[in-house]
Amino acid sequence: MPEGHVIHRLARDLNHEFSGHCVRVSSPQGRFAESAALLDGHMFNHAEAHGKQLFLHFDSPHIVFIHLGLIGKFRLAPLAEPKGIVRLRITDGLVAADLHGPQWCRLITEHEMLAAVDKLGADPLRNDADPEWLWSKVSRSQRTVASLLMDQRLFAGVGNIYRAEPLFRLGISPFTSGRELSREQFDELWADLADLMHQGVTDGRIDTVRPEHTPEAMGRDPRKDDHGGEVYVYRRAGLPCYVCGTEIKHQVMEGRNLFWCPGCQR
DNA sequence: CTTGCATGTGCAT
DNA sequence: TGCACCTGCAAGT
Repeated sequence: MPEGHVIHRLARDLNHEFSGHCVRVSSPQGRFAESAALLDGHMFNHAEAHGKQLFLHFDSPHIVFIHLGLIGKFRLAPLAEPKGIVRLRITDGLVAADLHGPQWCRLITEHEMLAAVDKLGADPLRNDADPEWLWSKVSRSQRTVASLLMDQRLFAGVGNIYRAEPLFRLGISPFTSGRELSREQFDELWADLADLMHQGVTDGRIDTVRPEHTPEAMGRDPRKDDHGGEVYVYRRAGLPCYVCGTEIKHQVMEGRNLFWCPGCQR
């Protein structure tokens, strides 16, 4: 269930556990066995996230390139027998990181990594992101902002929740085109993405509801649809907006369900 | 038990 | 535009 915050959190956790240590690398499932053998016993140097992509550096020219996709999981837990189908396992003897169902897991070179990163846009979770470059692209586009937000060549790491929630929080219609977006709106959007995604890395869940709209503040029940946090519009189609009471709408855009409040986002 | 859906992407049509 | 990938969870039977 990974947007960029999950990948950055993973990189942080992997570094904390393995960085500077020799590790065992294996593929219990077998599909990554030959590659794992090339790294087995090597020192784990560091992990790094760019958008939704995860790169693992060892004391080796081979870099592990992982993308979890929609259903992939990469979990750290005390060393035990693998549960289910494990494509890749990294362990220091105390903790095992097990990779399940990834979209991609393969070895690449430094050169290939640079090429992969070069295709990505600005990642709100990275210090080296360039919002000026992003503004130059967005402000010239006729595509809707909700479409632009899902484009990894522009906004790296943003997924379906992080496109819907900041637009709601800023009162921006998802159908606003890039060139219609004001510089002020773009700056607010970039800042809100960075704030929410950094919070997501810290918390391990996505919470976007402001203090004045929390269940406690408004005397309503916490939502039942548990995808990890409290949100305004994501997966709330047909339900009343917490702020204005208008029914939340949804429609498919860029192949994914877009959610918004027609009352708050004009 | 079965079915459907999900925070994603690439490829075939 | 649709589907394949492939896992986990919740809801329905």
